[in-house]
Amino acid sequence: MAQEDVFKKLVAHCKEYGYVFQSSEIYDGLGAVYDYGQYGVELKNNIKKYWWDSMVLLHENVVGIDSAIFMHPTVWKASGHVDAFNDPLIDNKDSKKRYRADVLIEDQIAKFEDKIEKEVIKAKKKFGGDFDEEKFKETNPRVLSNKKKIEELTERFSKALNDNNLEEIRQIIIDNNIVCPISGTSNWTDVRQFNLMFATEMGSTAEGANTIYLRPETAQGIFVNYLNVQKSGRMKLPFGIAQIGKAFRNEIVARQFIFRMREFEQMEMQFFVRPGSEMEWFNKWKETRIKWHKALGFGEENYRFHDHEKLAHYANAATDIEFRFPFGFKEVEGIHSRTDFDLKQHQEFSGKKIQYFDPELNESYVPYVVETSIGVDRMFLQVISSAYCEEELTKEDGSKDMRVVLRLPAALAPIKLAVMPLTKKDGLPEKAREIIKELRFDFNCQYDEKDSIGKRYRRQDAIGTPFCITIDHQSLEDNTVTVRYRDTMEQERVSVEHLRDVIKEKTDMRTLFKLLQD
RNA sequence: GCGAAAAUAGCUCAGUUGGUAGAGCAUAACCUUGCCAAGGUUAGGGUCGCGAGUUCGAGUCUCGUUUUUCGCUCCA
Repeated sequence: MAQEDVFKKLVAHCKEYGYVFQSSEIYDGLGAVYDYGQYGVELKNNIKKYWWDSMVLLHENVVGIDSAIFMHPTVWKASGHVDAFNDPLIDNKDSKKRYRADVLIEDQIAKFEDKIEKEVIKAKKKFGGDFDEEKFKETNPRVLSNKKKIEELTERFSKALNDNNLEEIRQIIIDNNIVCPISGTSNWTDVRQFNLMFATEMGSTAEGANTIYLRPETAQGIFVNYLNVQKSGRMKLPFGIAQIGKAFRNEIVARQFIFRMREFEQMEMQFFVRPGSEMEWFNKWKETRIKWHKALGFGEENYRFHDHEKLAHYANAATDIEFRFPFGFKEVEGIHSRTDFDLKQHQEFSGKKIQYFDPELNESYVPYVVETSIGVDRMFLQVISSAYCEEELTKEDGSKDMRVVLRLPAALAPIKLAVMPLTKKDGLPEKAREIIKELRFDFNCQYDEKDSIGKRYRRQDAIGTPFCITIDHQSLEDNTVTVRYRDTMEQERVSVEHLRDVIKEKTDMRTLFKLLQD
């Protein structure tokens, strides 16, 4: 089956079984916004707990906060989001294609570089072994002219970017005869800029109102609270602050189900370190984080690191953890060495000293930051797309049958067990209710007596319930029940007293945490 | 946002040259069976995405609009 078909089925399954619904569906929906249903919210909460506990419980030098979505507008000036968090876009009127204006210009620069490279290769062939590349580059007139073009273009381009001069960017494109690769024409529209931040107003009167942004990332809430946490928690470097929360980006194109949404949730941890030690911690967190992913058992071959060649303005090292989704390898988590950029910016814009006195060095400095940032919704998609499985079964009479099963890690499954009487009479339902009454404090349980037992098992398979407890006539005699396992479909007879321990052992998040330890 | 395609019951779909909507599955109740999905009876559920236009009459033709899917682009 084609990968896209699997993905389509997964989306349909998420809707049919109460995992994910489109937002405001009865009003035709709202673009790129989704709601989590009755099982979705449980799975999402379990994912968040797995992350939170692995950060805050397992690391004594990591603490959590929960900062507000609204922040002082200057925060976003300091972080660079107001100025840099938008893309200059330009359309070609003939081909109707849209491009990022800055990318078009960068491609043009790359073309000049290619020309130089070609000259060098040509000369190498001509002169053979005793060819002096450096000298050639400094003397050849064609190379020199291209070099000059690159210098001029780069200078003009970076000035236009700095001034946020959109007309000048368009003029650069026209002056350099940059054409659309599809239509081959330079019939361009104006350059337009879309700010990706949602804005609203705070304050009751129009003249007294401030423009407030919905945060496009949770990290800044951590940076502005660095001093509060460090002082009130008597934290010593190195230490980390973790946070889970919603963030908002007004994406021009947002698609691929919950992979890219306008309202999404992040799990971020900013780790503050002594300058100079950041690469050591960057590598350490890389290792810690990939372990966290692999502990879920979705297959080592489905993960890879993607190191960034081009770094954001605030970073000196960056990598992504990518996972093989049904639509290819895509980023789930980012690990960035953000230097002291953010804290320094806030120090400058707020006028408050944001420093750490290091008793070992006997000096004060602005800490460096290593960030791990993962999307909850992407993680959700990773879990559910790995779990989704259409399994072919052979019946006793030899005929083929299909079952859809969500092989969720037991610790993350929304419903841990279903309790079902084999028949609706002879006191079996009462016995089943009795068992649920005992277990509901420890596990999310579900009761089902409708339809044949086989059908009920399949229903639980579809929502990923790892265990089904069945009460039969023997249960009334010797107080034992059968436990049916989702993945193997095998059954085991267990006495009711041991039920709690058996399920607990298999659904406890501790089994995952043990894999994380060194 | 631009280009292409699609939209009929909760789901999958049928619906003839325009003549007032149908199936299977699912859901609910009752009966029957009882360890791996589809036994029987009955019931509920649709102003055919939305809004105009053409027509005596539109699920069907025309235009607009919304949403979804796929490309361009970006990212957690």
